Amino acid sequence: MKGAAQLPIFRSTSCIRRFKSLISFFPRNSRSASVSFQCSETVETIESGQFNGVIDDKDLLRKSPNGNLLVLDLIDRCALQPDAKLYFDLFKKCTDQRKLKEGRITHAHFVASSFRNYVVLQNIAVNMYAKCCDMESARKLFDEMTERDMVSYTMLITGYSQNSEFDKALRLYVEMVEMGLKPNEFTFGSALKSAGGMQSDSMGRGIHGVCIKFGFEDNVYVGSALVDMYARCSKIDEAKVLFDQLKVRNEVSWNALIAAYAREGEGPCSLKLFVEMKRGGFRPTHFTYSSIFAACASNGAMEQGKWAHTDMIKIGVELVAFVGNTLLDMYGKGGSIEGAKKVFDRLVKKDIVSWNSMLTAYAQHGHSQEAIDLFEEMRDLGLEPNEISYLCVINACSHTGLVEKGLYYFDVMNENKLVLQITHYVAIIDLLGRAGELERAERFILRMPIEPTAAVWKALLGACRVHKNMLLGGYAAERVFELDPYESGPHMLLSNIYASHGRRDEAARVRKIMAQSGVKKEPACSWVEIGSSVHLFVANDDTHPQREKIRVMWEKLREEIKKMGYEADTSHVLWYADQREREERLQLHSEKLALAFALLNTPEGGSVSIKKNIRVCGDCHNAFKFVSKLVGREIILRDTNRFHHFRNGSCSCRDYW
DNA sequence: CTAGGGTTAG
Repeated sequence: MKGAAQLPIFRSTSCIRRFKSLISFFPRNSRSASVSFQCSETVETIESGQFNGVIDDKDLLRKSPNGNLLVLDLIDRCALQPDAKLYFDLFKKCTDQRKLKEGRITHAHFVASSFRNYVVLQNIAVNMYAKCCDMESARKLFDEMTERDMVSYTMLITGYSQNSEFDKALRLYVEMVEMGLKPNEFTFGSALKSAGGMQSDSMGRGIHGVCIKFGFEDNVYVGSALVDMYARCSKIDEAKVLFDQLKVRNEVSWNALIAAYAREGEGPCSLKLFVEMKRGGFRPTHFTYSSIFAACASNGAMEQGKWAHTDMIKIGVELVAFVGNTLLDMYGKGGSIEGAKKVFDRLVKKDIVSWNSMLTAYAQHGHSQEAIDLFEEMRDLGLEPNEISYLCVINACSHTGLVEKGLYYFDVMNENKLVLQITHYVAIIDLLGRAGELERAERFILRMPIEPTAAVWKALLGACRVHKNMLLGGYAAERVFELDPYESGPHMLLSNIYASHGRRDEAARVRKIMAQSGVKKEPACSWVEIGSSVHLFVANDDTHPQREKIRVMWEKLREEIKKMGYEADTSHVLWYADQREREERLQLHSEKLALAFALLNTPEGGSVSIKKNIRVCGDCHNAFKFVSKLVGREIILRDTNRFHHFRNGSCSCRDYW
């Protein structure tokens, strides 16, 4: 490197050091002086444009004014011979930084070089395209290779699996095995991921067999991938057996199983494994906590969720978006909008999902204005709201009857070249329908540019029920039956509408059709979390150990709220001709039982939290308002649609839901 | 040169 010091462009010793990567591209036996002379001239020319005189590793992808890569430009203009390491470094850098354009430039240069037939470099190029999500180029390059080794196949298989093209990945895997190439742990990892992605357990089992045959069954990577594969193929018990038999486990193996239980709604299993994982000396990661929070959110297990949150802080896992978003969602779904906001504000870095999750939380809690403000803040910050953001803000408007505002956002979205999906139309029907603008909603459906689905008519039907419109409701219900005959919801809604008009004969007829067609109604239930256990109630429940106390409690409450003006609204009970019996049935709705239970088993004065798997009935909603005033406690009720915060005789939804 | 696990909406 003696000649390097003579280079005019090397202005300081630190520059010399940083230029080493470039210098190393010079042919070993070239005379430094002449090379450097030519080179400096070129560089100075470039320098007058943009170049500040430094190329080091982090500047490797620096562009020259003509749009090419500076390093390659220098080499061309100086007629230098680059070595293989340059292409290696460039491809790798493009891969790491997902720079497709720069990768293409490098590839073009590489093809013209004397290394163009080096399999290793070709493999790296395939990988570069795959990581940059350009599978077509990766494939093309792969097909053009005169010689392909096991790594070439693995790179492409991995590329397909990471780009969710599982069928192509598997086909290539089969081809590779049939050709007699021996897969390694990398190949098996990606092939298994693909089998899991396609939920093809037959394929997965086949790969599993080949893993054993080639002796990879004890590899941690392969083992974790196997656990994940079986879990995704709905063979979670087999996944567990396999996990238990693993010779070597790491965090990923644990995470795969914890996540699987969380997906299946087996929250308690996730938590149990989480505890075992820690006891076994494994450090939980973002992935682990993310799964745990998701499990707690869907189970309504807030106490455990909070405990896990504390634990995460103790362990020192940073609140990055991926885990933070799930945590935010958990607080939102668990009824704590304050908790959700706190997480949102503390996120180290927010991504689009963070914003959308916060919007969702506001919408679910009926905080429309906050949702709108947040959405506007997002736009002010120059963040591009996506389809889901719009859906969230429209839903938020819908929850408090901000009809025009919601329609405004629908139009804005249309103008912003975002694709209006069917869910957006449903949201608008919901918006109009809840506000009682049924005809407008119907007209909106008829003018839709895409074919209305069952969900669209269902939204209208729901609105017809709330606003007791039998004629339009009947029409909407017919459309739903046509499009989605196996769902119980519309039948129930329709019979409810008939019943609320006193047409019990019609209501009974719908019930009969339902029974004949084998449509099953999911039983309504409510649940309450006390400490770490969840207590579930269904209507007319007489199985709970405290059933007598609960019944007595509710009778007491009922007497008191009657004095305050509560009157049973029996239009929600359908099948009992006798008025008195109808009233009694109503008193045994699952949410009322859950409320009585919750009041009995939680500290005086504190708030109680109840969750329900369908929307709250009108009578219960009314009764809850009275009870909140009577006992002087806040009652938080989550139904499938939103949160109701009952406080001092009124509800946060302002009776709009 | 290559690998496995996680989030929002409906």
